Amino acid sequence: MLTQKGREPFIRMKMFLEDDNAVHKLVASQYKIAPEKLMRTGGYGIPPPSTSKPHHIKLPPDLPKTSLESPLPPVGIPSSLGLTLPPHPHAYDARMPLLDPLRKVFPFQAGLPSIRVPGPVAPSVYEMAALTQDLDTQVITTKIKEALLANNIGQKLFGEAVLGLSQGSVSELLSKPKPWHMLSIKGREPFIRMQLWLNDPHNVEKLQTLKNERREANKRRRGLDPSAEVSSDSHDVFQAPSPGGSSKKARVLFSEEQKEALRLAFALDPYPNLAAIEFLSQELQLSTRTITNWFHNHRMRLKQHPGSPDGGISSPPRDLPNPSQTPFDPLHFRIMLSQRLMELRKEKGLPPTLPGLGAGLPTSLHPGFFSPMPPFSMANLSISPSDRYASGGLDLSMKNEHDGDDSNASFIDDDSNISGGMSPNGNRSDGDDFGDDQDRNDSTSPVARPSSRRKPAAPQWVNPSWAVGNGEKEREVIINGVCVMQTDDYRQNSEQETVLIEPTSVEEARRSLLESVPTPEREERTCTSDNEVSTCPVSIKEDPINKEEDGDFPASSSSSSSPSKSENIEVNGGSEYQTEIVEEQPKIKSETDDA
DNA sequence: TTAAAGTCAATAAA
DNA sequence: TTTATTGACTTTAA
Repeated sequence: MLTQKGREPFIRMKMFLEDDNAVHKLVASQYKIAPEKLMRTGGYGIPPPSTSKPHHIKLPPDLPKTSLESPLPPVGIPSSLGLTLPPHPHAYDARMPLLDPLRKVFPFQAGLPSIRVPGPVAPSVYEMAALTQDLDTQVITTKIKEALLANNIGQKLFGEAVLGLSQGSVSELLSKPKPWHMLSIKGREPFIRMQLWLNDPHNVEKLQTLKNERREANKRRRGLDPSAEVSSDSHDVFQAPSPGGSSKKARVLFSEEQKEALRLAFALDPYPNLAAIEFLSQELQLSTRTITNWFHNHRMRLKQHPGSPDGGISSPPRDLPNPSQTPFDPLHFRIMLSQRLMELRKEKGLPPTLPGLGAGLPTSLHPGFFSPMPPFSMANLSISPSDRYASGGLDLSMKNEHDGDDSNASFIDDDSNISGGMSPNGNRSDGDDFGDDQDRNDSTSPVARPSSRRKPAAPQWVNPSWAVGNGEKEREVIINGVCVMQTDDYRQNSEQETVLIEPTSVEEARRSLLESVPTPEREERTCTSDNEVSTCPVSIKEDPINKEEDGDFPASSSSSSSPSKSENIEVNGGSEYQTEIVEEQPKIKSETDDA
């Protein structure tokens, strides 16, 4: 009945059905994950047994029931297993948590003979993280916190045993959970583990047992060696071994002045170029590495918690210009900082003496910091002051509308896109050194170099369709008790709010500064920028995260609306879970898959 | 090469 | 003692 061409689709379907990994490849392709990555653990890297059954992802019947009965320290996969799992950053490693739910599936235990798991086996946590479309991280962490509190379980124990993370990481996760859509797959893993732990009816029991075991072990240790450290921290058998030894540089403790200076520099330019970093390094008597680390960390933390009142850019000195408008300018920086430090002194009840000109020079700052002529001489830049300020100063040109299209970008992202200032035609001027005109005016400047500042990467969307908002309605399926859901693209619902920053304080502050530093270029700059300030209020897009943290967090729907399409997947022992089959056209990269 | 993301672990704060 | 903060670091991706 069918022509050769008409048969083709059916042949393809047959091939699809016969391919044990077809569904997996499809899913991987949907998430733009290399299939070999998605197939990294959980047996997908293992050659499938000679079963011609259609694709099944098997979960252990007792996946939530973690295997406490073999409380061995986390181990890697012994080579004796003879498995050739593809190398992967998230492959089972030494940091696999003690109570990993998948230990039942992969009973890899040091020194034990390998146990070949028959047939295709459970998806790894990584895979579940990749396949889970929505989880309410806030709800999960709240539940976890309640459980830990109610049962007197510490973050340390929980982190090491359940999540495979250190106490600090657990604290961060529990107190400031990032919304699911902001997390990369790896970042989602702990939440999957938390959910699995919550699903486990014996979860607390197991941790209590573990706790007692630790206590006993400590007691024994103390008995054997009374001088030994009592804390479980030092001889923690469960502690993940530090990879590659502990050659970590000791932490630098910043002084208040240094912190303030860094915050100010960040506010002026969140993406300082090498010259700016070196300048800061000299000024603050810190290594350039430390400066870059600080900027990296600060960008990250601000992005994660833009509303936090931790004194970051979220609460910069009131008299700061919009960070997006001012490329780093040493002189500007110094003036602003001296003003800020004086303010701080005032707040602390200290005499607001201009430090450096008398008493009170911050010891953590460069001795020449407040000298009338900055050690970082503008002459070195080989540009005239007026050139520097002509466009290198406050550029209040309005943001390109296209920049605002990326509603997922954080406040910093948006700002950073134009933080080097915008050229009049709307293009970003990439002269990165201390002012946009430097490079233009002096290509031989020692600090002139091609821009390395790039647009910060968007969050690693696990499902690319979310990034554009396909408006699919809420659907939910459950994998092993983990809520697997796709909600509406709530970004569409959360309108981008615009906050108008009144320029008054900046203007006033600058005026007061200018009075104390009356230079021709300052006057010129003031004239320009003030005019613009008065007519062009700066707009800052509010980060959607803020809204979420303020309670607009997308609630996880526990209502069981049936998925539009789903595939029942057999679980070891007969129970089933469902995984969603994507409606949209997945792009299959067969070459890649085959590889 | 750079920056994002995630994490560790030292230290501070509660 | 536990939890929160944060500088340093590693891995990954662009």
